[in-house]
Amino acid sequence: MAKRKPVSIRDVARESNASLTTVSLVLNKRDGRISSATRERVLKAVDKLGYVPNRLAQSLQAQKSGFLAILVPELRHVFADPYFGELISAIEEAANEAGYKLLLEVAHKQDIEQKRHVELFQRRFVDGLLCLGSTNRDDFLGDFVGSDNAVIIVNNHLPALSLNSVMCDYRQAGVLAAEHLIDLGHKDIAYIHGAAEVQTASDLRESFEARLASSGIKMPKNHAADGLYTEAGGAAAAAQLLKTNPNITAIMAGNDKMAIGAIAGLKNAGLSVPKDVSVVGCDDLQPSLYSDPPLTTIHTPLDEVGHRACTAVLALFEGKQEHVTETLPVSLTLRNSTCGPRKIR
Amino acid sequence: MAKRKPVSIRDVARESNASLTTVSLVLNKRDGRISSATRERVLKAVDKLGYVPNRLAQSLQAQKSGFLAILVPELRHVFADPYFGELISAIEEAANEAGYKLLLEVAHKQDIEQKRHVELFQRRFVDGLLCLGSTNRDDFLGDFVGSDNAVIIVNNHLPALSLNSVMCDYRQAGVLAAEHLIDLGHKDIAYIHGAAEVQTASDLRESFEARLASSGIKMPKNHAADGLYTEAGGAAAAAQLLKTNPNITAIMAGNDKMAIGAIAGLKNAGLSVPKDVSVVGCDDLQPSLYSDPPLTTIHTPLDEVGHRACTAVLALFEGKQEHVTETLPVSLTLRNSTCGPRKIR
DNA sequence: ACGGACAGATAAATCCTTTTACTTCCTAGA
DNA sequence: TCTAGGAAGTAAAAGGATTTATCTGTCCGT
Repeated sequence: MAKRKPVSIRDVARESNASLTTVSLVLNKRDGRISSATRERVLKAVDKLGYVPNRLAQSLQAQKSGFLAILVPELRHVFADPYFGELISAIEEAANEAGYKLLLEVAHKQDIEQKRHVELFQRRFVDGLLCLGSTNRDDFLGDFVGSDNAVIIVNNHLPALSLNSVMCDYRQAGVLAAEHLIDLGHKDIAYIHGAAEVQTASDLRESFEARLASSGIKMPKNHAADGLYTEAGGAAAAAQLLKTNPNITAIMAGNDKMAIGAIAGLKNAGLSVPKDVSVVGCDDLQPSLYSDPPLTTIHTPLDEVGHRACTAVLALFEGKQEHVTETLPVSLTLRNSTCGPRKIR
Repeated sequence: MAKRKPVSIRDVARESNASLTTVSLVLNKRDGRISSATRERVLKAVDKLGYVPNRLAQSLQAQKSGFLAILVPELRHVFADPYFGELISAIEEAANEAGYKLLLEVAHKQDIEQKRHVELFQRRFVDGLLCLGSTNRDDFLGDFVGSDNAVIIVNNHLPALSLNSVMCDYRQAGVLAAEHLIDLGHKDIAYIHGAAEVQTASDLRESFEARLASSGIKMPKNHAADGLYTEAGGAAAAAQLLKTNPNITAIMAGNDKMAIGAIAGLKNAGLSVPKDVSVVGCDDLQPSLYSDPPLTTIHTPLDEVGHRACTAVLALFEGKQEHVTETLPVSLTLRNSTCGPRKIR
């Protein structure tokens, strides 16, 4: 149990009667000019002592840490949310392939006030930063505009700031959802939205309403309710919408969580989904498969978003790219929470 | 956009006409012997140049990185699993409070074969390691036994290895679940288990069966099926159990995921939950609240497990503690997936 | 016998910070 | 006048690795 002190390159040099330089060259395979006899000696010593280079020292010297940070908003149990989880999983895969490690960073209010996020770079903590769940109110992101830090907004974009981003096409998502409901024959449609300060949430809603409008379907103000991005919020919103507008035959929700909540709310009110009211979600996360009924939803390729975002942030860091804005297409996943409208009266 | 090179303590020293030592002392508040005039000069320079100490250099010198690693198994979308997510959220909170950062580490086969997990310590990457989702087959964990590395098994324990651990009392969980079903009057009970190589899964099952047995209820071999720790597996297992034993009136599942899958499987077979068959889960994660019906389950205090595990691993690192084995009590969360047995025949 | 070329190896600088062990310079006491 | 001791500050080492520039020595050609 004794804290035995770690082996350094110095020890290897001593053990093998070579210089630090020689050992380093051998270990980094830049040993074109090292005789194979010396190489052997060095390697034997490395093996005998169980030497492994100190990563901190390497990073210090190389001026790069090999870390990428993932910044997530400060929400209760944020990592338990499959939306973030799926993105993180995808990012991890890509990072691992590229030999990078992932650092978790939660945007605690304090940290942001003290500009800790900028320090991440200044202090050489990380080589790049991936921002998940950003909102238009996160003005600390402005600190990165025009800086040479490798920062990317994942699955969102901030119109006010010119920042790099990789995201799904939420405008297309709105159109697809709207067309699906139109095709089924719905005319009385309600909307449960997430936070307005999330740009993609606005994109989704706007394009959804626009597409309905272009087919002559209007959505009055009271056909929309805030679902707070949670199941409970979705349930409450559904209940409220139902009370105000008993005639609605379909509900579109800004994400799967709210859609699942809405289904619970509707059932609670004695209605059947989809017979009485159809429900469409957005994201196509795992839970939508096991909701009852399984959720018809817009599939957003989060896996690919995560992968590309990670690749992009590395490209930025390495200076291979100056600016990134990618938008990936989405699709409709048909399950059982939608059908034609019930006959009213 | 130009890569302006970072400010170092040297620049501050030059700017303020002081020595490196002086600057360092001022910044670390060890400035008992520095005149306030000098202090002011230094601070002004720090401010003017926007100096922030390089974390890598600090870590190198302090011989501690300030990082803790979270090791998770290599499963598809592992971070999207609320079980891991909830633990990670809890650990993050505790780590943040203690001023530590979290590093994500996936136990890729390759890495394990190459003993990369040990390197995490040798290379001074991390000060401590928290292992989630470990199994009895993870014999690489043996490399940590008797080492002075701060390692902790989170919400599990490995009887073959004497490693530190913090976990829930899964034996108690089994007893509580069994007693609940016994109290309701069930006699024909089936079990959907997770992987046998997860020790807590075995604990749960053994204690569940033992408690049933002590009330004279036997569970024949064919009353148990493997749910693969997934919803799909749970659904398949339920279907199979039903086919072999049409008389079962209750199913206990090793975790919520499989329970939710089982409910889907039962509904699929035309049965109603809980009227025809009661279902009990284990974990009490978010989805169990929004399943239909909401799931009766064993509440495991994962939040507290995460917190304590993090605190413990820090105590180990700082040498304040030599060994840790904590077991936290669980409780029954009553929802609507259980009721008395239906009348058979 | 001598200059050039090349192989093999290394000293020293660098990355940045903290800390130990001095060095100065004063002042107060004897 | 001299000295002990405190105040203010600093040089240098340590922490561990990489890389540049340099140095030896050998061999070849002339």
